[in-house]
Amino acid sequence: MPDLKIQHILTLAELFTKGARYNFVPITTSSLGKSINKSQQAASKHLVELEASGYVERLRSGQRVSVRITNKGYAEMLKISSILKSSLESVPGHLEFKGTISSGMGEGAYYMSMKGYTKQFKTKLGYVPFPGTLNVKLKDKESIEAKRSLDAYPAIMVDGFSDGKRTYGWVKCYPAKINGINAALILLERTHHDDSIVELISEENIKKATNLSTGSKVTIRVPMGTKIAQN
Amino acid sequence: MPDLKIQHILTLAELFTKGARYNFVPITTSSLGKSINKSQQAASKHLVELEASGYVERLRSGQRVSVRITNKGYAEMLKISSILKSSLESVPGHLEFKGTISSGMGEGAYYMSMKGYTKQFKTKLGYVPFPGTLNVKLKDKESIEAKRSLDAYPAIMVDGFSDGKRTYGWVKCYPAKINGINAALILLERTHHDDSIVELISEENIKKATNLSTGSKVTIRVPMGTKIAQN
DNA sequence: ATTACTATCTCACGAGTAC
DNA sequence: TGTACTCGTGAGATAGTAA
Repeated sequence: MPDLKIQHILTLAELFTKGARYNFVPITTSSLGKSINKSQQAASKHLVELEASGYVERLRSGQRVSVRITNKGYAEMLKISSILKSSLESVPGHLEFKGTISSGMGEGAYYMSMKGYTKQFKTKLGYVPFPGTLNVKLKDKESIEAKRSLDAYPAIMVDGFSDGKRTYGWVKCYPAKINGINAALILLERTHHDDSIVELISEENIKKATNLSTGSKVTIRVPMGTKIAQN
Repeated sequence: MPDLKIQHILTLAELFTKGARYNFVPITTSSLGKSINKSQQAASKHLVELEASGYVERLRSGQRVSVRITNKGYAEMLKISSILKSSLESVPGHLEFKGTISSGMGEGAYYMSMKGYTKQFKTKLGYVPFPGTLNVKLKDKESIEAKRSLDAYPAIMVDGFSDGKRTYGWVKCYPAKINGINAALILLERTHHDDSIVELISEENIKKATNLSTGSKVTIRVPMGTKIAQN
């Protein structure tokens, strides 16, 4: 049995909205054509083909034609509709980064331990992070691209501050899991890293907790809201 | 801006299920082709065209290609999906019959008043019908066809019985509204009517309640469940 | 193994038109 | 007014193939 042709989908949908599920509804091919942005001839052909394949039934009274959708037609539309729907819902809901643990948990430690930051971490993240950041070197283009698009998504904003001598930039925090451990991926206003490095903070010492060391492969997942942003 | 071509819908859907909403996912055109029941070349062309129209982005690392769906692509898919979904939900949910009141409320009265029936009407419909049936002559093919398909839908079954002398056939009742008045359309096992006549019973005297007389136009609606039956 | 070009073919669509 | 035929055009698919 030939499947429902894809170009017939909108025609069938239009018939549904016209109420043709149970009742035969009178319809002209020219109005149908307009509804689907095709010609009268195309609409006519669609109906002929849909009938031939058993997706609709037609009834003629002289010039008047009424159309009803069969159960087969209903089932087929339901199938297509749920394929689309479930594909849209199958969104994994997270951005994924793959990389390896790089160099030191050192440089960031000093800044991240400053009171101006830790106070905010406590209230906004719910914890004061372990002193030190974990640097992960992203190894593929996909992950680097993912980091770029991260910017556009809503984050927990830790504001910058001044200690009188100098100012410290803001920190965007994205709750994340790294190899299953809760953490936060952070984007810094002032960073000395290039796009291929991401930094993470966590309540615990991630290296110890996961038994990982420099060079180990890690996967970071940042759950996404249903928000639309980016490009 | 050119709308999403319908032949690209399934390709996009496939990309969604592969998780390409947020992340760039690696994919080969031949596997994609298989998934959409098209050739490798067709899949390749789809990706090229989808990218050109801004529905996806691609990332190449040598031969490896990764694909991500843009917000524009997501929005477009959402649009299509909801068009289909809402068209399926716009089912009016009733079979409609148009016709005129015909001849007598007489013939049926005797049978419908028999205890073997009235007892069942009371328990199954919740009332004992006014003695007499209302006959409606269906005037268009659509309504006659609707009557035929009614058979396939679930009904309230009033069983036949015997009074010792003879047997009386079953009666299928379909709760209905006739010009807004609650009634039941009935199909009789043994009827002397042709397909163009439907009979109705009601707790009240329909003619009086609606101020209708022989020849008046009426509209009967029989609400449908979400059941699939018929052809 | 890939992607994606060119050529070819098929078929969806619209124009014209019969009824 | 209608529907739906034939026919020409071009979009979309596949085959073959280069890189």
